[in-house]
Order: sequence, then C-alpha cells, then structure tokens
Amino acid sequence: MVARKSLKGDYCPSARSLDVIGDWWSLLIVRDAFDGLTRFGEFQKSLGIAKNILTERLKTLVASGILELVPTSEGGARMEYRLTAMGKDLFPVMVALRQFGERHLFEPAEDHSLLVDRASGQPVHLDIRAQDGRLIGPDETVIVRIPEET
Amino acid sequence: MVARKSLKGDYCPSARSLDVIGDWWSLLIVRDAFDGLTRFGEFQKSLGIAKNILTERLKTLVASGILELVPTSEGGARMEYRLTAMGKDLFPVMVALRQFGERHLFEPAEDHSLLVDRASGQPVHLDIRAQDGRLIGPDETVIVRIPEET
DNA sequence: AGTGTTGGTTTAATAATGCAACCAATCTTG
DNA sequence: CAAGATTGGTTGCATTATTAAACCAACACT
Repeated sequence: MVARKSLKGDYCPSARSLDVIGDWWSLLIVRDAFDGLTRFGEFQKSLGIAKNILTERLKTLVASGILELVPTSEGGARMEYRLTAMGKDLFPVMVALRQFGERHLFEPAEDHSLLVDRASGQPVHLDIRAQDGRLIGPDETVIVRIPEET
Repeated sequence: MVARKSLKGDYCPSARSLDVIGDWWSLLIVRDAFDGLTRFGEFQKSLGIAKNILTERLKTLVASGILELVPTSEGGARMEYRLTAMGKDLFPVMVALRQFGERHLFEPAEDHSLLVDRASGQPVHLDIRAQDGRLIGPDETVIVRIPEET
C-alpha cells in the first residue's frame, strides 16, 4: 500500500480525521452504527458493500478505536460491532452531513428523514458559536497554529 | 463509471451528502477552499494530488454547486475556483471533522492548529441542541421519516 | 519574440474495489 | 444430537480508480 497518500502526519486536524474516516464506506458504516446496526450481516445488507471490503473497513474502524468488537448481548459466541465513546464523538460530523444534505440535496417535494430530539419530537439544531454565544460563520474564523508547549 | 454505487436516491440526507463529497479528495479540496485557496495550482501543490484527479474532482464539485469557476479577481483571463453559498454551508462539516481530529487524533504534546473566532481569538464551539437549548447526544435523538406532503 | 507559468490532457502502471465462489464455525430445528 | 441453514468471513479474478510522468496549448512577463 504505497500509493494513497496518508495524512496521519498532517498538522491539520480535519485532514487527520479524513485519514481515518474519509474513505467512501467508513462514514456510511458509522451512520448505520448510529442507527443501531451492530452485526456484520446487517451492515452488509444495509449498504450493499462487498464483503471483503466490509471486512477490511470494520477492521480499520476497530483498529482506529471508533468501533469495538464485543460479545453479542444475547450471550452467544457471536460478536457485534459497537461504537466506542470515540466513535460516538463522530455524532456532530454525522449531524452536519445530514443537515447539509437536508438543505441542499433534496427536492422541495421529496420526502426525507429528519433527526429529532427524542424527548420533544422537535428537530435538533447544530450551531457554531463563539465563546460569548455569537453565531459564527466561516468568514469570522481564523486558523491559528498552536505550538507544542515544552 | 458503473461500479461505485450511487446514493443519490437514498432517502438518508447523510448518504446523499457523502455521495457528493464523500470521496477521498473532495473534502480536502473544500478544506483548502475554506483556507482561501482558489487556483488549480494551489490545490495541486497543497494536496499533492495527481493533476488529472484534481481536474475531475474540481469538475464534479463545480457540477454539484459547491465550487464555482469565476474570472480571477485580478482581471486576467485566468479563472479561479471559489466556494459558492452552498459550499460555505459545508462549514459545520469541516468544523465537526476538525474538532474530532483535535480531540482524538493528536498526541497531548503534539502541536496542531486551532480554529478561533477572529474577533476574540477564542476557540469556537460546535454544539447540537434541542429546540429548548438543551445539549443533545446521539442517544437522545431519533430519526423520523417525513412523508412528502401532497 | 522568447521563456516560464498555469492549467490542464494522455498514457501506462499500480492499487483499490466489486463480484462470485468457497469455507469453517455457529445456530436452529426436528 | 445430527442436518441444514445462517453468519462471518476468505480467496481469486475482473473491473475501476488513482498515480506518476510526459506532453501540450494558452497565457503572462520581459
């Protein structure tokens, strides 16, 4: 595996994230995991992914600490894939992707799914704010380099 | 291009988003665009991507409405790639990816970059809230199916 | 007018992906 | 508890995507 450039060493946090979950299938697997799927066969059926590819993706997701392989809750010898705490931290990524899709990738008359607060049934909101609570857009931000403290 | 399954028809908004920007390079190009890069050569140099692939990715990003090709600000005959309004709506996705990376993909002593509010110099926050302002995690949400209204 | 830069295209080699067949271990049913 | 079905893969081959390098036309600069 020489070809595809690895971003592991990149100082940009987004690039590192993409290095881990930036391929075509990984985020779809994670989405299904958020939807409650846990078994190899469930992912395979839901995504229509080739089984060897699924095997490899699950393996790297486990190796990255996003999924873990635990004994199934029914107590059998079979295993299931579950989101770790780190995996659950991908929630904002999923919500952001979902909201972008909702906003731009559906026809007005087309039906789609919606993410709602279980308690109230109302849609959830994602926003980016400054420390003082102001809503912030891309033009009001800068990227600064934090040097390691020695 | 027959092989890779298209998710265009999927009812899940996240899947549709991934269909548009879910390949390996597109989000990195978008990240660079947020960082102010506009020219073919700038992207190519920044990413180290093969030029033919960059050509194709830029073409599809333009076709999807995320980038647009406009005459360069200096007035020459050359063109530059700029984020559209739709493209700028990917900001939350970039911020979410960045924060995931900051949290999980750097050693404590390693230096990295940080996204800050230009006005205050303080880091920006991304949160997911219910309508009443409560912070919401993955387990407090459900996905509901909105049927098209007829 | 000549030279370098920009923004590509083309070609050939290599890597990733898909697909179908196969297989061992588990689970279910009689 | 044996027989068949299901689960969770692995293997090999065909197809597709990506890369690297060479090439090229249009512009910009002097």
